[in-house]
Amino acid sequence: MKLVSKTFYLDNDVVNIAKTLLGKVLISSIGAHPISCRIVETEAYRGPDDRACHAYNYRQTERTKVIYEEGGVAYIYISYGMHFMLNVVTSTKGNAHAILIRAVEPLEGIESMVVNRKIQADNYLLTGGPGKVCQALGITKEINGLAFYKKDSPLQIYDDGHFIENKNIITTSRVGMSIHTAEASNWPWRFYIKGNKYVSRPLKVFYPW
DNA sequence: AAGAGGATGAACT
DNA sequence: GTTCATCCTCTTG
Repeated sequence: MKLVSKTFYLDNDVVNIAKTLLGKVLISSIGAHPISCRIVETEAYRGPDDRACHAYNYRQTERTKVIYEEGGVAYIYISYGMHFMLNVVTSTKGNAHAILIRAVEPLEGIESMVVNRKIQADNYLLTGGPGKVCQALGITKEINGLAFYKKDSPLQIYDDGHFIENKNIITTSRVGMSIHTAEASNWPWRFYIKGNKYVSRPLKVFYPW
């Protein structure tokens, strides 16, 4: 099990990194007890040409500025006023790319996740959904901007050698697109592990190979 | 200063 | 399938 290095995040192909993140291990030491889980669902967002990205057309606000940072840091924002969303920032400084972690599969610290979520379940109800992931791992805006690749970080990403073959990756359009996202609504930038019971929700599959 | 809308989740029918 | 809780962030004036 090795900590994923900073260079992994600096690549300019955010869509490919979103696929590569599937199977990686996310470890949280935010709470009293450590929690580890496997990433099973991701979505790519790419400024400036992706209308669904918060950094579309180089948009600069207080919220979006961390997306422009050098890859390997966390971008946390609040959705619907109550749910935290965890993103992995990628590419070099100035390129606003990010990957939303939509679902994870619990590995260790399951009891802590059950307590954090206030629900007993061993399926998507526990960690299948971006808001659920943050609640289960104790992620809040305090994590915003912190690096995943540092030895002392409260949120880290590891590679334990578990490789997801291309044939086991399902590709779909992204979840929650609105009318304003126009043609980007249909971009096939959501990825999940085929058959995994922690995946958030079914959606029309574009490339079922 | 105010209003609209949102990369959701839970509880419904 | 539907509704709605709940409030942050952004835009507009």
